[in-house]
Amino acid sequence: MVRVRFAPSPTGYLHIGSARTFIFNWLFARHNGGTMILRIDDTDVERNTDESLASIFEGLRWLDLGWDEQYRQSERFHLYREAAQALLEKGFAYRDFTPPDAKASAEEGEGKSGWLCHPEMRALSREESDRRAASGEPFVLRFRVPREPERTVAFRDLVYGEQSKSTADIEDFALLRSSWAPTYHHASCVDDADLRITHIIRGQDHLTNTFKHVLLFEALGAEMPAFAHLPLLIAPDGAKLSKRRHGPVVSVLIYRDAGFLPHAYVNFLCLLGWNPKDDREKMTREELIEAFTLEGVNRSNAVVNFTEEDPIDPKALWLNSQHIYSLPAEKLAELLEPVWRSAGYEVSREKALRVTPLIQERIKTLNDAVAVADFFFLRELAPYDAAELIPQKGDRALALRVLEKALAVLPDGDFSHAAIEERLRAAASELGVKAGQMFQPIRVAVCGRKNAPPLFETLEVVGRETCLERIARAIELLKRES
RNA sequence: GGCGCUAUCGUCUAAGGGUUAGGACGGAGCCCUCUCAAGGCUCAAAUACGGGUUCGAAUCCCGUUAGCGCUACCA
Repeated sequence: MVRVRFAPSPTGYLHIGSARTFIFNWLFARHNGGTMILRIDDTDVERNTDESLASIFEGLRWLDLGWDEQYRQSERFHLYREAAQALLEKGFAYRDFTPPDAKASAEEGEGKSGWLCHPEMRALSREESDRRAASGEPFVLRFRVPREPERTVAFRDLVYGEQSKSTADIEDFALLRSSWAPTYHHASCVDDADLRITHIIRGQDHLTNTFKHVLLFEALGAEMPAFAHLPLLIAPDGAKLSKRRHGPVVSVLIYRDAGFLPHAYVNFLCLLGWNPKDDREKMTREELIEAFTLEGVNRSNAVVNFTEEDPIDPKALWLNSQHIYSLPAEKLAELLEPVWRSAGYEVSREKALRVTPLIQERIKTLNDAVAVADFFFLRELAPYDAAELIPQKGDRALALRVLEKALAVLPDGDFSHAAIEERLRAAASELGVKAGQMFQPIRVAVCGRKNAPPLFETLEVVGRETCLERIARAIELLKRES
């Protein structure tokens, strides 16, 4: 039974790279019929904030993937202490009484020689160690990395292949701080063992930490999980994505706020560092689950393409438009309604349903619908330049003739788009003007701009009364300007 | 500094000894067309560098360079 976990620590919002790690874990679990676990790694009391925790949940909820079990490390401290105690008993760990500032200065003095361990502390007898601890002297508990004989720690990463490192290059890392709070390494391994995690899928920044974890799992007597490290997501400047350097673009929430479909965003993130081994790009959630394997994960870091002017990756935008396009119109309308409403438009269910098909292939984000569809909802058109009313290769007089003809021909008869087209085309040939010259002034009069959805469908949805009003107003405008 | 990882068009990537090095986004152009979009077609655009191994290297090996990661009582 596959069990995987996503283990964020609440020290910031949900980072785009973390989101991808979550998604890959989730996909792996679903593909294998396994269990997805969310574990909040909040062992660093100093840096954790409730605000950050809330924002991580907000991001995760928006992704709309879900998880099966949930844990919080701050509620499991007893586990880490018990494990630490056992490690100490068995000689896998030792107390280091060196004060924190003394260590720093020692390192400076000795250059690089002091980083591995403190031989005196490692060699402290159990009796003296116990005595000093009992007397209340603060210490950190360190893992006793096997030194003599020096040996090689090895594991096979499911993405990066065989990995090995000499214990001579692994330092005696801390397990417990002087506050008795566990460090990341300790809490993480104890939990992974306790929760029977079968596959640890996480960022490549943990690849070298894994040697320590292998040692810890062995000492804990735990079954060794499989490891799979993921290439990192980096900024266009090649640096690690950070809030400090790159601003809020590293948060998943800006994609939500920009009007992304969560499915499209998930799709985009999947294509960063993974591919289905065929040419598919736009994939549904089901297709992703079906196609996802660790073999498809590659090894080099991927750039999230954004600029200072535009925080959204162009490929993400394109994928979003593809997902919007393949949504059933009723579903899209449902999503668009609140967007329009919050822009201050008066929108009924029925109106939303009629407008949506006209703009569906013209929006890349949900938010685009505000600007693209304004004239369907606004009673009064935003002011526009009268010159826009004048068609290509035409003049003001032609525009006036066209609009007056439209005003004559539109009030009677069927107002369906087919009937409108028929009448307008007939009117154009009567006038002896090209169809385009006929349609353009009407489009601008009704929509307030040159670029809009197909004219006849648009007129139909806008409605006869409003169309006539707007055309009349355009005529006034033209006359006033001349 | 030490240790580890990585290197194909601007970006995401395919090809894992034999291909005119393929696709996608973005860019340019053309077609379609009532405008815009969508769609179709075309073009420009890459194997970091140097050595090996081999009949043959983007692919395997070594070195160089560059980038990233770890080297905390952060995670």
